[in-house]
Amino acid sequence: MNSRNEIINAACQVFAKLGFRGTTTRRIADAAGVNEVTIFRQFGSKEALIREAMKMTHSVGLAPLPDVPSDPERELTLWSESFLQHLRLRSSIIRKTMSEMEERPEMSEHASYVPRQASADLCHYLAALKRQGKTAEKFEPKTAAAMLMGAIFADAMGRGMMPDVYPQPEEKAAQMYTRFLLKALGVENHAPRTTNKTKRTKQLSA
Amino acid sequence: MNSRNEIINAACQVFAKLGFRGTTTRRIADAAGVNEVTIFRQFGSKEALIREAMKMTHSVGLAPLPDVPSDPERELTLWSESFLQHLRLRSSIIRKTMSEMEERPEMSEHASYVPRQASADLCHYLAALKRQGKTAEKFEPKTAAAMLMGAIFADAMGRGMMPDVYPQPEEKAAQMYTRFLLKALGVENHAPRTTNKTKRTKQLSA
DNA sequence: TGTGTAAGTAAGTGACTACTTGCATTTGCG
DNA sequence: CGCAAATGCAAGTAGTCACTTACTTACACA
Repeated sequence: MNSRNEIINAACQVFAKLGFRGTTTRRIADAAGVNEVTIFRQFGSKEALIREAMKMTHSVGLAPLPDVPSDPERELTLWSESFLQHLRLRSSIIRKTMSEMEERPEMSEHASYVPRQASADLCHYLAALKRQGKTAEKFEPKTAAAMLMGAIFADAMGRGMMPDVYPQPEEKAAQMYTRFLLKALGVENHAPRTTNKTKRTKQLSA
Repeated sequence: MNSRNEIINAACQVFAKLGFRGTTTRRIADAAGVNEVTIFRQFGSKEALIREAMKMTHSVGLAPLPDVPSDPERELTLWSESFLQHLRLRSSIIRKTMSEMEERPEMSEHASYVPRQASADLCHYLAALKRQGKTAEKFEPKTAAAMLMGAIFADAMGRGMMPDVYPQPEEKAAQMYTRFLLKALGVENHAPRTTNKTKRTKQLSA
């Protein structure tokens, strides 16, 4: 049963580098330190193995956003940073998945889980912010969320290829996008009455 | 000499659908209505043909942005719409190119031409806007440009997979992103004194 | 000690891959 | 017409692909 996990991990790594067609059972077996025949005995086919592997890699949780906003700049910045980091760590496999989706639509189901969740969370938070009356400008949460997430997504996908196009330094990018968003919403950027010191922003992973 | 172009076009179409490894010389020949051998006589190798094809598809121009801003909302909306349309029309091939870039870095040279140009144009325009004193807020042109372009890019790449995550209706998306940007810059959204009627926003294609 | 299960080994199958060769046919042009 | 370049056609080469079969080895447990 250990070889099973080794094979799945190896499949993920090879897939992230070479995509579906480049991921041969031979390469997976080598990467897993396992005989090629074992793959077919365990999973039946390459297709089934990749399906299994995709199920695993795309099922992770995100940093949470509080239900009731208290320090928007701080909370949104932390969330943006964790989202950006999540995408950066997985940029290779995300690129491959987006590329294969048209040919293998069943992949999109798992692949879209994280961004869907992120969008829902962010929209919910922004709507709460609006309801609180903390925003000076009128805005549509969905558009605002699409702007912030789009900027973060594009940064994660594109900075490696064109570093000069994205804001510097890299580590402050999430913060800069967040501040930009808040400016558009008309949220004043000073912290609120500081009653809460440490906020829980643990990373979930399932 | 006509078959040469047919082969290049076919190669682009097949590549956009199936990526490098899925683009077999057999499939290209079929799509071009040409014998497989002709491909090798014309281009020498599949590798060389794809290189040639990528050179073609990625060398297009964008809608221009005026050097001196006059009606920011109108001008930026038109630009955003044309940029979004450009990305949408090429979303398949862009996905494939992004996916193959790590394995074939020479592709990124051509692929990054359009977004680099777009970013430079937009930054230049936003800087001019700032210099004109039309913006109420302080901002970094590069960050602002990354936000708008990121939102547009993510829309073009992701709306097909998750339509409910992006603002509706689809045709107004570019406008909404643009308005959001202008709000963050503190640009008041009414048109200026209307001295100029028709603005030149022709599509260049080289 | 015997038995079942997971794994390795070796060999092979048929389909597909990029690419080549040799020869017949078409096409454009002076 | 006559010639040459471009193309089609048929066949073949060497390699890789996913996947199978038949057999052996290693280990757990009773």
